[in-house]
Amino acid sequence: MSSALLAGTANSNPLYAEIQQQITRSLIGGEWKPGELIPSEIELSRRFGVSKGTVRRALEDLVSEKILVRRQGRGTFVATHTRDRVMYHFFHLIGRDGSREPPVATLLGYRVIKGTDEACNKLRIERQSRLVNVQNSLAVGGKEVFVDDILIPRSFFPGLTQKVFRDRESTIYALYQSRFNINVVRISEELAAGHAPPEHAKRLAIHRSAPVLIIDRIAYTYQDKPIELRRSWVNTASHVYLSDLWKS
Amino acid sequence: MSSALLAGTANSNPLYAEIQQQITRSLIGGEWKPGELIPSEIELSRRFGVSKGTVRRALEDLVSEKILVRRQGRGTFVATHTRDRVMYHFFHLIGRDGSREPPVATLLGYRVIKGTDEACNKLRIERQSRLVNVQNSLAVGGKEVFVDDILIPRSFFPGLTQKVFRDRESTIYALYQSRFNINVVRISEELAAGHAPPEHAKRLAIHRSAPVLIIDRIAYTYQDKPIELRRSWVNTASHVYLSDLWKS
DNA sequence: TTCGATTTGTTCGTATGTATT
DNA sequence: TAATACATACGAACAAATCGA
Repeated sequence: MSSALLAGTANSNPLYAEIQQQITRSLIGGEWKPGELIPSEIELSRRFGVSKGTVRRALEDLVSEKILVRRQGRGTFVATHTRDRVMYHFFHLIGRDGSREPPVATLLGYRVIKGTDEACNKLRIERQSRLVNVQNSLAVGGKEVFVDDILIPRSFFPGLTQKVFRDRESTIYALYQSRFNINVVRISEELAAGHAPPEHAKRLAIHRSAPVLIIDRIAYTYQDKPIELRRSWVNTASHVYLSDLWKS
Repeated sequence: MSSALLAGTANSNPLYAEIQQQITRSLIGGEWKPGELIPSEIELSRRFGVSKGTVRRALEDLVSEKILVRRQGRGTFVATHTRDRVMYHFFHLIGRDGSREPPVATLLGYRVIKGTDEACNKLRIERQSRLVNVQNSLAVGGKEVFVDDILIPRSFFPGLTQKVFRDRESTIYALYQSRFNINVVRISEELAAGHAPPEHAKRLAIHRSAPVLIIDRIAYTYQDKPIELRRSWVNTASHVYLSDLWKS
């Protein structure tokens, strides 16, 4: 019991919170990678020198944040960015008829730029840092519905090239996860109405003065570290943004 | 122990889920009103014939849904629609500078109408039901930022008049709660970009062709019963909609 | 101010049920 | 069938916060 208390640097908070941080640190360190099985409750309780119940309590929060997934009879897994998960937790556009369909991306542009002060601030990185800037057009049911403009710190994505980006097998966040060990676990979005830049309006097949939904996203990885900025321009003729702070 | 199993009509689900439903039923029935203290864990465990731990488990979900609030040393309370709670869980507009300020409402219109099929469907009530329709203008910092159009089933709000509505002391949801025993516990919103009706555009001091954020809300009370429809037209020049599916 | 009663929060332990392999 | 892992349920003890005597 005392070993667990001594192991943590900080203290005076509940034991389960300390255990939770240790587990998070192991996730960051890559000890358990996405899709993998983490040790069982009993093993973890031995490792940290606490009871099974305390381990469960520590895992609960990580499960509710969708960082871990538990399956009865099988074990506890590190969540992966499957299409399903992305659709439900990181993609909020649905058809006006209620339909949910994953979008198909087309790469419009890829370049490396020097970050503006505002962008570097939001990403909590040094000014003038180099950022990768990617632009995508997203289509649902064959029709282009929105355009994305993505900014990520180049230093966190070593070896990223246009080809790597274009040849990814699944979603963008799955690419971050599988190739760069960066796990997006939460997003925060600010929405406003406005106009799309003329070139985007053209792609969306709307007039340049047509109202579009502008979404500014910050994506976070473990411990609330911002890792991606993204602005989307959405043609809401056929789709709407669903904000549902709902229970499980 | 068997008494709890016999008490519930349905079964084959976890005991804590059954207890949770019973507690919810007591909340619906008004046994414990908003702001009031509910019985302690020990009393509840005696009442339902289950262990303290099972009661805790049953309360956990209700707490995470913000239906109940627990305070160490004091007890467990039924959540009320205080300004703070409304600001964080039912009001998602923030200033572009990040400021959060509660809006000031001005009543624009109040009438009773016959519900459209679409509205009655969404409210899951009989067609042609009578609805109360309220329109408000909402200002932040003295400037009108958005206009609301509210629809609620008249039958659930007996005695509601324009005067009652206008003379309310606090928020609209606090009025529902204190006067009609209707507790809004969750909302679901769909957002799109579009134009405001000309009369609303005038109030918002924007051109009729200016893009505005259109928010369609369904508000739910216990057991996911829809109780209010609301459409808002927002001038996003100074404010944005914050969608943050964040942890506590 | 102190003290005791009450209530929730944390931690431990045990037993049994259920799903998976 | 057996072993493993999570899910549920019970109980006990102590800590921490609150409140009133």
